[in-house]
Amino acid sequence: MKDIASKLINLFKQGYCTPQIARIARKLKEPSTTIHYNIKKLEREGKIVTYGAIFDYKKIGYGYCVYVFANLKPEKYDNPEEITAKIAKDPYVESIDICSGEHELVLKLRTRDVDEYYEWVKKSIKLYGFSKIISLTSLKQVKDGFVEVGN
Amino acid sequence: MKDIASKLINLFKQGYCTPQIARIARKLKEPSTTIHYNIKKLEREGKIVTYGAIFDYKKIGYGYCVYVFANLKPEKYDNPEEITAKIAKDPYVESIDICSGEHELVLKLRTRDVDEYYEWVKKSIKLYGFSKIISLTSLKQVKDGFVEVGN
DNA sequence: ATAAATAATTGAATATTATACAATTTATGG
DNA sequence: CCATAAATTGTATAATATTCAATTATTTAT
Repeated sequence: MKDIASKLINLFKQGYCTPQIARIARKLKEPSTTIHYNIKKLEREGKIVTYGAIFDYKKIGYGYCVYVFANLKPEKYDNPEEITAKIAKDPYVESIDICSGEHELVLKLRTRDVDEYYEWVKKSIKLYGFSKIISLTSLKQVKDGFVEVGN
Repeated sequence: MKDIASKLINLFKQGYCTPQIARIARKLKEPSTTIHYNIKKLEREGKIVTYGAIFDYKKIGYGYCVYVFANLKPEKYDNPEEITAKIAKDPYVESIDICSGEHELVLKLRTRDVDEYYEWVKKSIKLYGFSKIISLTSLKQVKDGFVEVGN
């Protein structure tokens, strides 16, 4: 056993996918060269960042999902991007938004279970310099990345 | 002008992408048939739902992003899934989670601008039967779908 | 512990698809 | 209205996915 599956999942989080030009051409009833040209243009313009997979996280053993609302320590207030750049490297963090309102940061986290989440919290408070965090645990993921996820 | 670009963007939200088997095979130093077999297995098991694009939403004219926390009217309390199934069809809604805690629903919304968001709010309160909503506007999207988005 | 059954890996052959290129058409700015 | 750039398209080619049969590894039952 080589456990290729988990390697694939990691690759598909970062990309390693590509558009199906022929299929799109059939669907839109346009020549595949036209589709090809337009896709390359979208990529060139930076409108499309990459292509990746959409997972059923429960099935791949990452069923524990939490929204984390974090506040920074006052001394870090002036430059949130310094911290978010660091958080962005965290493999458990699916998304990061710098927001207006009560909490400066909104993170979406995916871990295997509560235990792993708890470990993350302990580590992060220290590592990222949060003054306070509030969390909201997902009981059921209905839609993700514009796709309905049937659990 | 046929405006193929916007059609492509819509298709890539739902899928119309596919893994790059040859590239993955080179990367992992495994035969492409082995990679192919393992990917098909992941798909068969439902672990991979589909493949799609990751966008720079600002560049495609959907730069306004809001997290919406909604509460249901008490009479809808017992069956949130009835409403979320309906919300899932909403093209402005990127993700839906049924959560524990103060708010039953967490939505991630993407609209062109504040105006479009305001129209959505007015429509949704009525249409989806929210008793109350709180929102958090994203000022900067740092990471999305496990990918760093450089604005 | 061993045989039988099932699952995973692999290479060779084929079918399908993406890409490069040149030509044509369409849009744009002075 | 002309000149220039951008977009569309068909043909040819290169690259890729997929099928299939065979081999190897793993699991299950006795």
